Amino acid sequence: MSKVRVRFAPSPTGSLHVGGARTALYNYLYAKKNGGEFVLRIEDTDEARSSQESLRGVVDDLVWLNLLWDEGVEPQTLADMGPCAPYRQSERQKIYKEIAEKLLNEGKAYYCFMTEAEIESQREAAKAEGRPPQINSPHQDLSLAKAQEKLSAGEKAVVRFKTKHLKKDYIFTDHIRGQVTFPSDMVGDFVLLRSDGMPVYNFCCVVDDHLMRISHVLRAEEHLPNTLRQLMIYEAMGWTPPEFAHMSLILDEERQKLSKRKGAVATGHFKNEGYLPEAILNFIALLGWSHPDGKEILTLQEMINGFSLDRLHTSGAVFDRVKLKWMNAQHLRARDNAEIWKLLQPFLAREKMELPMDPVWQEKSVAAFKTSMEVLADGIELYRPLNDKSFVVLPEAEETLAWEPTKAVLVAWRDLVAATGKEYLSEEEFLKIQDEVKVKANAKGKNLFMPIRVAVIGKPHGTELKILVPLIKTSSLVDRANKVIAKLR
RNA sequence: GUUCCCAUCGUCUAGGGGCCUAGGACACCUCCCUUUCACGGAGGAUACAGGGGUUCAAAUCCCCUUGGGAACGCCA
Repeated sequence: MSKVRVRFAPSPTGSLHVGGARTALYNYLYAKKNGGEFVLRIEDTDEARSSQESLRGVVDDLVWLNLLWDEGVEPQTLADMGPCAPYRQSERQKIYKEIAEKLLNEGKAYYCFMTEAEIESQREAAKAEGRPPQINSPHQDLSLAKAQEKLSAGEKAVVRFKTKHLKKDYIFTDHIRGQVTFPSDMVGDFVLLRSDGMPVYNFCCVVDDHLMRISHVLRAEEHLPNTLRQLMIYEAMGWTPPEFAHMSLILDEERQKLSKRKGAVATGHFKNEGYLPEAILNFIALLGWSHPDGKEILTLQEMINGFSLDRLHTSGAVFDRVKLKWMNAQHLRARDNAEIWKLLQPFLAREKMELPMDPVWQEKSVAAFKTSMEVLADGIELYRPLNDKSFVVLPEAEETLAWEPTKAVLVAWRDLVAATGKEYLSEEEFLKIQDEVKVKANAKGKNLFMPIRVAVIGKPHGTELKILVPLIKTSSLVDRANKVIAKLR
């Protein structure tokens, strides 16, 4: 058994989306589990849609996810890295051309001069008759010499693979689906090289998988029908095909293939919302795979240890954003407070909050808020009350302010806080003051707590006061109380 | 239309002939904790698409039906 070599082969035509991320993850897990190598190949043969910016984005997303590859493009410079370079298909044209010529010379492929209009009318005719929309090229038996004449006369042609003579079933064993059978007439003569000489996916995929010695092709189910074409090319070239495993699709709420058109599915979107890479990885791993021990919250290493192809599911999985959020909360709690504080910064910066620089205060605040945060962006609303500039009395506080004992509570609260002369109150000091307010203002229960909360955060519901108060300077607490008292006419 | 793939709670899944009156997780409901909101804890409701076989025994194997999905590009 040769060495395990797998690849993730994105086309840089947009940002990495969660489906691609999962394909990358499974390939990565399989490689790591089996001591193999993980190759990143760039499928950028569609010049119109591919861009350097997209490549940059895809690479950055993979790095962010911590799915690092052994060969491909170097993450920083995007320069080639590894023995099978180049890894960008756009730079491998010579290779594809040579192989196409070999097939041409052996009569296994031919130049096809059909125009777009001719192709279109054949397709429509086929559709009208209920046949699969395959094309039947009038040039399939044109001699190579004749074709070359036309070419040198300036005519444009694609290179098509000849399928008519391959009358048999193609059978292969898929590691996830078992034996899969395709009749050869399922496909028509397909294009290998475009008229501008650029290769087409099914062709360069085979050439590169072979040349890069890929042992296992793990890809999404949408490629299952492509396997037939690819098998035909392997056969024509006399190459041994790799092992295949086609994994189920990720579906949207309508049970359709998850697509950019419906909601945000880009990895970068989740990053911006404050999802942790390990949570994304954990969540997508469980979309079509399960850990042998049934464990759900997993580290990357645990996923590697428990990974095997036979635990991959055959049917599609709906992407449940609610569960993803829950999972993110779980991973968030597993992080250090200091770490979370750091991660929170870009989010708090969006709101230009001015919060204390003291690391002790910072970690204390994270400890206080950790369990009420599902995504980092939740930190914005959590920290807002701690930021003096954004203290406002919200409309939802109206009812509390109208209560009869409220004024006495607020005044007692303000005076007792001011009297301490401390910079910050400890939890114990706060509780003591609270008891004193209770006596002084003769208020208890929500008549006591809600007015104080309004005087602290501007609304009657929120985080526990004993957690919040020690995070706010007493001078600020007094200011805030005064603002609320002023509203009482 | 044609071909291929798929089918367990609303969702992700466990299960691979007897351990299944089907287990876990998210969500939902109830209660407890909490003088708020959350967190946490304890319970609850909810699924083997339908029909035929095979078998002493079927969620599990086979067939059909139905339903869903994907692919049929000079996209990948």
